[in-house]
Amino acid sequence: MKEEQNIKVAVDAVVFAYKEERLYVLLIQRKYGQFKNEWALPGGFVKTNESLDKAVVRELKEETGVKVNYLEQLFTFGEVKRDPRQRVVSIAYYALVNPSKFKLNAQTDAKDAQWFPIEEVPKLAFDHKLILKKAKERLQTKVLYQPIGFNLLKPTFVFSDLEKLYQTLLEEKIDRRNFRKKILSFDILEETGQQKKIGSGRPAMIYKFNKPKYRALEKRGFYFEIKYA
Amino acid sequence: MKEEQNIKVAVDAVVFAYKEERLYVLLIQRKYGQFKNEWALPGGFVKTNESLDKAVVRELKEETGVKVNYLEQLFTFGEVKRDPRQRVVSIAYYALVNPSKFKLNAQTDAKDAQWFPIEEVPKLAFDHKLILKKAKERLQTKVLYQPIGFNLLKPTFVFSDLEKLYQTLLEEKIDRRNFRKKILSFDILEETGQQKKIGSGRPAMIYKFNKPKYRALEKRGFYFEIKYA
DNA sequence: ACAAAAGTGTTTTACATACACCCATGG
DNA sequence: CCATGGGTGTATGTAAAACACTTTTGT
Repeated sequence: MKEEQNIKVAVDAVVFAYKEERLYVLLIQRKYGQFKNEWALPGGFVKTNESLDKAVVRELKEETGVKVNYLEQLFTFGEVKRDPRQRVVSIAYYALVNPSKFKLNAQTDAKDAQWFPIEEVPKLAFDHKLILKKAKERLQTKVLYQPIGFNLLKPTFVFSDLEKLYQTLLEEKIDRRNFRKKILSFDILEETGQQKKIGSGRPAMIYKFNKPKYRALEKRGFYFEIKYA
Repeated sequence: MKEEQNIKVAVDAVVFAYKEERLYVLLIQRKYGQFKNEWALPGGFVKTNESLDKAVVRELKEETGVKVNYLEQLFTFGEVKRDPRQRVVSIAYYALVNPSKFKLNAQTDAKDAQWFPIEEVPKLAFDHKLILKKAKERLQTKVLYQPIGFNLLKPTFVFSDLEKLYQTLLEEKIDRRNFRKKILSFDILEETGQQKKIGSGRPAMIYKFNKPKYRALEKRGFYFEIKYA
């Protein structure tokens, strides 16, 4: 008299990268089945003996060859008809990678994985457009109160990189002086040497994010927070 | 050559209620099986043809007879060993109910459901303690930037009710004048008549939350936000 | 009259906002 | 010497924080 539950558990990941003032998402093209050739978020079924986090990491590696710098659970999508073939509940994650991951080395299984600028994402399978939307919203609000943006930059960077990153993420201009003042006031950046990137122009200081220091401050009740969006 | 996935999908709910300056959680006592007599969050397996939200609502009704005023997905717990019997991924929700739901009418299936003051919660089955912790944290931060606290009060209330609610939730004293000024400045409360609750003391104005007005303001880019925690 | 809770305004302080010029380098 | 991007300080406005007395009722 007991109806057996018949639901599959999957994970999907929205992986963001940033390059040259553009935000990118990682998509894969499906090879088989009903949704062949459609683009979709990387993801797949969770193994019975594998935690959700591990499943995401594994799927990302298998499907795209990418190892992420930051990973966070986003939301669980469980509408009955979200996958027309069978009932699938998907735990969605979002992830950030730094620019060193940007070129997808085709050696793995990455032939069908590609970075898409966020404004040029094609039609997506299932409810993945919705997942992507939610992930972007989360990213936009989260960078305002957690210093996760650094995961989208190289380990060392110049102030204008950080500034442009925030402008790109938030899709707004920000005041250079105020932004710098604010970030520096947190005292979570560390200086290094100098640099002369572009031919002309005054060389810029190179910084890196001092994560241990941030963690320490955080424990003492300090809050990272950027008001001007 | 394909290993079939063997994972069950469940939902669990952390239902909060508020009464007389105390925050309560709804727990059930398990009747059968290995965890008999242990207290746990209400919840259960999702049906194959039922969305996650519907599953929570159904389980709450079946197990406790309670209908919630506010429901929001919290987090999905998917560690391999969180249920020692078999692999279960649980989508946790948190919910708010107003005081009219506080007395659990035994007529339904509610004999084994009980409200516990949050500081007096007994040992809980599985990882439910962790779920509860996360839910409480979420509630504490969310009341600061969304007017969900009203779901814990009667439809009409007095200003000191709201003030005490926030003090209870945030576990801090708040300045009465500043709090009032702030809340009133949002212009989302509506007046009504008067009241003489306790024998002595000046009667207080009765307010109600003007939800449509809040929704309208929200659409125009207004943000509810309480700074002084 | 007094006890109890409701109601109210001002001053101080901190931080967000707005804004424009000089500096160091490459060509 | 000019073009390019990097670096910097100050004044104004707004909102948070701190703080105590008066009002209205019941007993």
